Amino acid sequence: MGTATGPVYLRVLEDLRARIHAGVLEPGARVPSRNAIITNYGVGETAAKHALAALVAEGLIEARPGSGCYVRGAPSIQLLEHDRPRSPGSPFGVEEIAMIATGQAGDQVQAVPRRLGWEHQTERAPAPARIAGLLGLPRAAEVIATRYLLTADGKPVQLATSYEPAALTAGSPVAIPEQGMLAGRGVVERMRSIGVMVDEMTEDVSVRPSLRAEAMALGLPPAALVLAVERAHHAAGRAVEVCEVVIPAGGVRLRYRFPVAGDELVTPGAR
Amino acid sequence: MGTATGPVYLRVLEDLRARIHAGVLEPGARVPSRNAIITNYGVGETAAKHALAALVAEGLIEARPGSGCYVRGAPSIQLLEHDRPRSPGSPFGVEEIAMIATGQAGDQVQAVPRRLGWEHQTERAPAPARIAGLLGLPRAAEVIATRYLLTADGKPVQLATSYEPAALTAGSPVAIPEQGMLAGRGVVERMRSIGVMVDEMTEDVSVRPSLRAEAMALGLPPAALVLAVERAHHAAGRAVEVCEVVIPAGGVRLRYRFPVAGDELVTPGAR
DNA sequence: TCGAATTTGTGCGTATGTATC
DNA sequence: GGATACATACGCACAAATTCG
Repeated sequence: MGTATGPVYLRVLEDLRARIHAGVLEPGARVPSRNAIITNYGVGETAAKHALAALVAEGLIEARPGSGCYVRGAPSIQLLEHDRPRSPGSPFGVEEIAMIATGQAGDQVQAVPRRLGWEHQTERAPAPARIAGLLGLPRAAEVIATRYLLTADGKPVQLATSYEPAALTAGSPVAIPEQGMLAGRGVVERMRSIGVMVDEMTEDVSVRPSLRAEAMALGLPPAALVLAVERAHHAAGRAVEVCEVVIPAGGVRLRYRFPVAGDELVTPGAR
Repeated sequence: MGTATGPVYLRVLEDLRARIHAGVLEPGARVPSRNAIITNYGVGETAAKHALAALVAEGLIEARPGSGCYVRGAPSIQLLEHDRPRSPGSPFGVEEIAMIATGQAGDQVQAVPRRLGWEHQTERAPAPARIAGLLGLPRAAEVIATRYLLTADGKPVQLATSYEPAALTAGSPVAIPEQGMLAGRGVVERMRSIGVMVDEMTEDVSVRPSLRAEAMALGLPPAALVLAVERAHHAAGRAVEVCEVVIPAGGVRLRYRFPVAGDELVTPGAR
């Protein structure tokens, strides 16, 4: 009856968290097992389980069945450099995930090289209802859908699907995003080459559990949390491309960078 | 035993989720209780508990002890308009959270008026270690810390703490962020008034469970997930302000908006 | 007004499957 | 093969809050 300290599992959780942040448990170190927690803290199995599950959920530790739980320190915190507007062809651009955070609790962020790669695959298909709505298309209008799987050091780190109205690019040299002269050059440049001037990009960031297929592709446990980023390119008020990006939420940092004009305060449409 | 269909709780979870998304269970409707799930789905208590906990974690339902679980529909999805760079005094700006998403699965986003408000409170104190590191200050250097609590329709929706080096603004008319001529005018403008030219702003978005104090202030269950946004204003490569923003992750969408220049591709340091 | 039923939150123990070492 | 550890599952118990007769 831990009345004074509240829920029992919170006591365990916060102690372990503190020890990780303080560096007592270094990255890669093994976290006390369930049984160890039970005996050391004098709690039941439920509390031990709950505490470990919470640490896994927040990406601080990684559970390896049959082995144990290990602190996911430095290498786990990915820093997706989100520099705009030079977005290459792949949804988030490979250069943009070239930086990995290092150091404890975000004290100092250092760049760490990683071997990056991506696969992609384009198909023409009827737009899902939600996508059609976002693109302002009639139901079941056709879109060019391109799926991306980005990897860092061979491990999948990001899933993305880009949608463009098929009618928009049909017959042009840039009908297929990752083919031709402008392959990998980004939506803005490709659209401009066919006379579509992108003037705004928006991104909506939200958190949700992964769908089964997503968890599978990303090598995550069934309902692991992901950051869902919905990116849209607009031209003259109309969305001309929509991209859904899915990133494991555990220990990831999405970085946005904004230049600030020195002499004027607001420059939204400085074109 | 449930080998063919995978984990048992997933079957319950996905069925309930589907019924909510399909609108069978409308916002405000009561979700089957633990016992109801046990009998209806023919599962054990653990699975029922697990499924409900997962739905709570993803913000789809809200659990009221002693009463039941209820669908958190449209009003739960907040859309924090994150327009830059015209950030007013309050960390995220009141105008910037003036839009609330409505409609089911994000199909169409509509503005809904809400009564907004905020409290703030400034103090001078030694910088926490992490903040000192981010600001490039020696350990325990003094900072001006301003805490904000933003509310929408009376309910807390956002927690933020802004830190500025005390030495930077000491003696100036803008030493206290929310006082004087430039109160509520934003970091960029205030800094400029004392000759500090902010040229870059960065935001790091990550997900983590709420700390106890945060959960308390935001009226959340103990370890509910939050979006942690770490905003920093830079001048000549040095951070001059750091702000930690905490937002309940359940059903929230952070919106970032980027203007795209029409004629040149990259303008990172256009100063 | 009171008390009983319901429901969630938290806790306990135990069993089985499976992956690792 | 055996020991260990996690994932999932079962069941039961109790406190606190809510609901309702």
